[in-house]
Amino acid sequence: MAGKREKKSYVTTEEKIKAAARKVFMQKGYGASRTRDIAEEAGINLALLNYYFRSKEKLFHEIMMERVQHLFGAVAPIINDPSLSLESKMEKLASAYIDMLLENPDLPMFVLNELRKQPDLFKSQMNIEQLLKNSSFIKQLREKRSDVEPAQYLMNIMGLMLFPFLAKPVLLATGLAGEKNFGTLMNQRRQLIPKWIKAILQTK
Amino acid sequence: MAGKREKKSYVTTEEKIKAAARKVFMQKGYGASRTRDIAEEAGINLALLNYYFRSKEKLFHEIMMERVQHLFGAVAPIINDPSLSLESKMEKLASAYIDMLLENPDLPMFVLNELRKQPDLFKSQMNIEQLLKNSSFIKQLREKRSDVEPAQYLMNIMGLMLFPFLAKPVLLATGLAGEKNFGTLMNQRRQLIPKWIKAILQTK
DNA sequence: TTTTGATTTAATCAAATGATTAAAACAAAA
DNA sequence: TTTTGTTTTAATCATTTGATTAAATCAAAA
Repeated sequence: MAGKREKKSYVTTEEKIKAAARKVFMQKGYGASRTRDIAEEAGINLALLNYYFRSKEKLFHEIMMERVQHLFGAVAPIINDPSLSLESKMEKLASAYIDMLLENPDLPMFVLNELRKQPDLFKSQMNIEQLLKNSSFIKQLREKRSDVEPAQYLMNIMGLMLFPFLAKPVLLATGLAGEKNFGTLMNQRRQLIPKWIKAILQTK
Repeated sequence: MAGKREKKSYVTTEEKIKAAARKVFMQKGYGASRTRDIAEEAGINLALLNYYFRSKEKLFHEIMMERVQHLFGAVAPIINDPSLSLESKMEKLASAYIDMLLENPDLPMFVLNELRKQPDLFKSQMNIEQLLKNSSFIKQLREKRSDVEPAQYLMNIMGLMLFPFLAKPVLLATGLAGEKNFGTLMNQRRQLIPKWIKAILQTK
C-alpha cells in the first residue's frame, strides 16, 4: 500500500494509523468512529489516512480481519491437534485464551458485535466450517458423548472463557468484581474451567 | 411529554417512535443510528421525533433503560426468593431466560455493548450491588462452596445462557448451527444448563 | 546538485446529520 | 361556527463527516 520508499522511523506511518484505527474502532465500533478521530489519534493529517488506506471501510476491513484472526487464531491449532487428549485440549484452550483476553479485554465484544452487524465479514475469512467438522476435537467429543451435540460443549467452553469479558462492564458496575479483583477471578478460571468442563462432560 | 390531548389511534405516535427507535438502536447501536432512519421507520417526520423526545440522546436513554430492565428484570425476583432451593433457582433462571432470549436474540449484545461504551447508564438503574450481595442466591452458593467465589458461578450460569446468543453470528457463519437448528439447540439447553451447573457445583 | 517519486499538508467539497422554526392541519371545547 | 391548544409538516441551519485536490516537503538516486 502506498509508496515503497525506505522507512525512516521504526514505526511506519501505516502502522501508526493502524494502531490508532485499532484503538478507535475497538472503542466505538465502525459506525460511531470518525476518520478524523483516528487521524488525530495517530498524530497525522486526515488526508494522509485516505492516502494510505483508500477509505474508512477499507481501513476497517483490515483491522477487522486482523482482530478476528487474533481472537480465533489460537483455537484452530489446538482443536486440530490429534496428539492431544480432550482434556489437555481444554487445558491448553483455557490457558491460552485467558492470557490473551487479559491483555485484550474488549476484543471479544468488538469482534462479535461488528460480526453481528456485518456477518459477511466472517465468511470470507476461511472455511472454518470444514476445519471444524473434521477436527479431532469434535471427534473426541462425539466419542465421549454421543447423546449431546458437540456444538453444545463448544459453546460451553467458549462461553465460560469469553463471557466474563463480554459482561465485564456489568460485573464492574454491580460490584461483583472490582477492576483489580477481575484479574484475580480470571486467573482462577484458568484452572477452574477445565475442571468444570470435565464435570459437564460426565453429567447424567 | 408532549401534549395531553386524547389519543385517537390505539398506537400512539410516541409508541410508534419508541418501537422504531428500539429497532434501529438495537440494530446499529447508538452511534451509528440516524434520527432520520428512526423517523422513517416510524413513518413520521423528523421534526416530530424531536418534538416528542427532545433529542436523540434522551430517546436513546429511554430505550436503553427499558432494554436493561428487560434483560435483567427477570433475575432479581428469582435470585432473591428464599423459598427456592439453589437447584430450583437455576432451573427457573434457565427456563425464563432461554424463553426470553429466543424472542429477543440480540438483546444481550445490544445492552452489553452499549453498557461498555457508557458504563454510567447502569449505575443509575438501581443499587443491584446491595440487592445481589444480600441475596439468598449468594448465601446458598457460599454455603455449598465456601472455597470458590460466588461470582464465579454467577458468571457461569449467565454465560451458559447468554453466550450462545452473543456468539450467534459466529455459530451461523461457521455452520455450527443453522438458523432453524439454533432454536433446537437452545431448547435443549433449557434442561441441560441446570444439570451442568449442578455438576460444576460438585467438582473436586 | 538536480531530479524523481514518495509522503504530508492545508484548503475545500458535497453529502449527511442533529436540531430548530414558522406555519399548516387537526380535533375537541365553547 | 369559532376558538383553543395539540400535533404534524416543510424548509432551513449550523456542524460534522468522508473524501479529494493541488501544492509543499522530503529523502534517496542520478
